[in-house]
Amino acid sequence: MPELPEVETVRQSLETLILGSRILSIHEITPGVLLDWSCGPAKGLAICAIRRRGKYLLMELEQGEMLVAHLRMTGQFNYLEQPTDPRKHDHIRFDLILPDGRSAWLIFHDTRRFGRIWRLHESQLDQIGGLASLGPEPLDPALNGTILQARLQRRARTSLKAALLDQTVIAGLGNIYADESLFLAGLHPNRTVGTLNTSDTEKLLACLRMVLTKAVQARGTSIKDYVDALNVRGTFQYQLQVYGRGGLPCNRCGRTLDKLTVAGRTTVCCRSCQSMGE
DNA sequence: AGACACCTGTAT
DNA sequence: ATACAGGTGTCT
Repeated sequence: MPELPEVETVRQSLETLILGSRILSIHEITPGVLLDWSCGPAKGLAICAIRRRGKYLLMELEQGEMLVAHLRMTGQFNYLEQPTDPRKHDHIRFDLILPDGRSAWLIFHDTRRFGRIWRLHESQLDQIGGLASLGPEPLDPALNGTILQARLQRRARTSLKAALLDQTVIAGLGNIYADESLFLAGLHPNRTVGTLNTSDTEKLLACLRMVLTKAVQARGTSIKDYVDALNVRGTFQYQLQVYGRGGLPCNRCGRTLDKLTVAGRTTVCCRSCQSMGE
């Protein structure tokens, strides 16, 4: 489910709701979802910062303690001010004391149970392999076409789609935003990375940033499950150009959009608007 | 690079 | 009954 814009939206909603709160207790409803690697306390510690890196959410607590979450396909955080009976697929409950003294619950809910939460000390962050090996943030101003070109060319023989989905090349893209960005850039998902020159890569980076920025502004794409911490859906699904539109007419040229499998994922593109190069 | 595994729900 | 879904870790 969640890619960079959805995780960023969850981050923003959590920041508004629980920044500065103290963790009273953590309840493990379903075993195995919370990986507790820390030797230190969590009880009583305040949440000092809520950050995002790629599709990971990082909550910094006092004393260098942390909570890191990956929502994978169907994970959600639900913020509740009133105690409620546990629902199906509620896996972890964080009991919080808000800065004003009121209490609240933060529940990690995940239908498919692919999501994970780690409790660890900041010194252990490099033990989360997927986090340690992330490529650059697409919206980081320090990233430029030259850097992205170099990173992409480590995968010169693969498809553009596979390279964009590879979190070690660039962080945060998933199936929706890879397809949307390639459409905007006019590049075919099956095109070989090695055929891109620096100016192609600069255009691709600009398109990635355009799509991601608009999606963050729309508070993400809600196809089915995705909601923020207050159960609010995003609206970027109304701006999608290709994702989920296989067999429908291209919004740019009118030709029927192709539905392919690329890098093991359903991929939608326009053979007229997206160039294979040569 | 590709296949499969991990899960459950929904659509066909 | 089968296929598929916004992700990624591990094994060929």
